[in-house]
Amino acid sequence: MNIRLTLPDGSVREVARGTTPADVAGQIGPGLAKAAVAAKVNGAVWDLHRPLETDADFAILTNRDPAALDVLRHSSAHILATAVREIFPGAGIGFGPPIEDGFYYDFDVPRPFTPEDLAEIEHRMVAVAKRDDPFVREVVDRDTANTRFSDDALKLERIEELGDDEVISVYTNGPFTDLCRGPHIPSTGLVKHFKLLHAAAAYWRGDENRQSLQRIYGTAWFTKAELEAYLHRLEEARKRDHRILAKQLDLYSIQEDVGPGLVFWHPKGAMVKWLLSREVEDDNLACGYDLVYTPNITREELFQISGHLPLYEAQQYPGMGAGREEAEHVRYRVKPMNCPMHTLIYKSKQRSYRDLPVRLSEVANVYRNERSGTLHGLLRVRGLCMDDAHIFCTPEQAEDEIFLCLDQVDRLIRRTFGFEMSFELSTRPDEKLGDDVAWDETEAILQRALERKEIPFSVDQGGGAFYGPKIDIKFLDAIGRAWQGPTIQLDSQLPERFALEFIGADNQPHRPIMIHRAIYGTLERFIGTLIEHFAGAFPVWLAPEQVRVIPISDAQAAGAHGVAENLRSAGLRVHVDDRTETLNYRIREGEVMKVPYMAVIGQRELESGSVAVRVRGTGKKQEILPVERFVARLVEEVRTRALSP
RNA sequence: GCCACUGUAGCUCAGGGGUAGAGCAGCUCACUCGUAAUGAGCAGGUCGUCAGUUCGAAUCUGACCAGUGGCUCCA
Repeated sequence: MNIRLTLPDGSVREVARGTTPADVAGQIGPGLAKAAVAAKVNGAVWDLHRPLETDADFAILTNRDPAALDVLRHSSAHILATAVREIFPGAGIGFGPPIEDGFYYDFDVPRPFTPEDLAEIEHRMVAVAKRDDPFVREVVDRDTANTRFSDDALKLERIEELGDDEVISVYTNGPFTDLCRGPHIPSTGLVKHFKLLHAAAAYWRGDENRQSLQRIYGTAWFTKAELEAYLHRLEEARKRDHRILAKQLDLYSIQEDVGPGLVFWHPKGAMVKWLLSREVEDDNLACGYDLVYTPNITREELFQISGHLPLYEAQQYPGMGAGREEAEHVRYRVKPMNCPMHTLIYKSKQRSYRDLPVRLSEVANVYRNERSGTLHGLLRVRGLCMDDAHIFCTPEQAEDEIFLCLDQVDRLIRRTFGFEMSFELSTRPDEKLGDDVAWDETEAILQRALERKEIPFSVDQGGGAFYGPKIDIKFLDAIGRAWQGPTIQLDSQLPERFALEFIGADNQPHRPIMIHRAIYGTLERFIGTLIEHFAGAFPVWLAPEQVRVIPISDAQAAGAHGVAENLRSAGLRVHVDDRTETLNYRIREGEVMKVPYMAVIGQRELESGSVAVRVRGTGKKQEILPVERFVARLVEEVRTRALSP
């Protein structure tokens, strides 16, 4: 009996039932057969040696196909497990999936893996791969599966969970058999270019109440060039680490005496933070926002009303005693967010529909008691500064307001920094306030705004905040990493909980809707990402020190200070390095500190009223410019927020 | 919060049961220099904190604190 396969080019090929994708590839051509890694059958990835049973849409996957890379990595994980089992007999095996850029496998072993273990395991993996054992798929019944994995509690638990209608498949390569859905590469020999990266603990099933397993991470690629490019990318990322760069550039510190996750902004980092704050505040004012300032602590009742405390108490700092004159039971909390505060400003007087939208913005510090293990440089902190704003408007106005928020994002993130962005609509979570009707409406508003702005977006089902759906925006940095950026959230719950009202044209009270929105998110995280994005070399407008003026010798020192004064009065941030160090020494330090411009002044420049301009990172290609032209050029670069140098 | 690893001078790091070392940075002196480190000298540390073992602890043990990599979490 024959079956009909529809190939990607639309042609139909008739083959005998039970033919394998490998056979089909061979029929099509020897080149394809050689390059084949897996097949796609009716949209699902299949093993090359799994017999075809029915008519299907059919495609051969080669090493150029991203889906094939997942198969390779999945098989690499099995090879890893094979090697671990050979070196550590009896090691329990958890899960071993492909992940972005690589794979991991979780093991239940008596002691954690050492770096030496990893080297040995990697070595053994090479041997396992070289044996070129085929990956053999078998479908088994539940009893057989239980017998096969009788000595492996983790696998038995997994088998237990499989539904009765699910196919139980196992894959064997040489001595190693694993319960696995597949698919896999035809044989282990295809895994040639891989590297184990590190070992870390991970909970079984990701549940912190369950046992801890030892996870080994690795990466695998089809070609040596791809592997090397990836390792190079890791190295690049390491060199851009904001924690290291920030120390070098003296931007911030975190002091053990004060506590983890609490940032001390040194003068240079503080300058960057101030410039960004000013940037967003200027934009806010231009967009019709008002600035407000609100208290850092509040009676905790406020967060009872808002609904945050019952849900997020663990992440708030504990309550503080009341003031001496007040009753014992009154407790205060440091604020973890600003929304209830802004809500109270809205509520401080009666609002007319003519007043709406009311847009309140505040660059404000808030404190969240993040779990200690999650803290990471500037990217995850406990004391954070948000460029926060809340818009109170009618439900009819909400779509336009969201639209304007998206405009701000476009201006302040994409246009100013050149970041590419991706948008995600997050919908109602399980733990939520409010009924489904309200959620239907608010989700629809966000969706319409995105569609009207013609922004492509993905949907994160259940990813919304407990009080409303949101648009999360990620941006890509210079080396292609995605970062969590702006967030725009719609909220009909807080207006409800605080009983917010406006008087409508009908002279009746109505409930406004509320938009929470942050463009940079937190200044800490945003600056952390900017440091990594620019590798510490900020654009001129954002550089804490924009120009370093360097007289060649003492004879030009006074002249250098004169030039610096000139630059300074044009609003530029200037420093004169007239130390009695060699010119080379001072130039080097300017480069290391990533100052965008150095203006070197020798006798020739002094006499001609010019400077020798050295642009950061461009080495010896200096340019001699009259001082006025140099000033004009910098002022223009600052004004236009030029990205280079 | 959990698991593992790490903590020595301002920074990067070596050392290691008999009371501490390098390079850079800092200070002093000399050099006054044409685009990425001039030379010499000086100074600098309760070896994360607190206990324990020991004649003796920076070194061994434990607890705690902090950092790192993950897990988990992220209004």
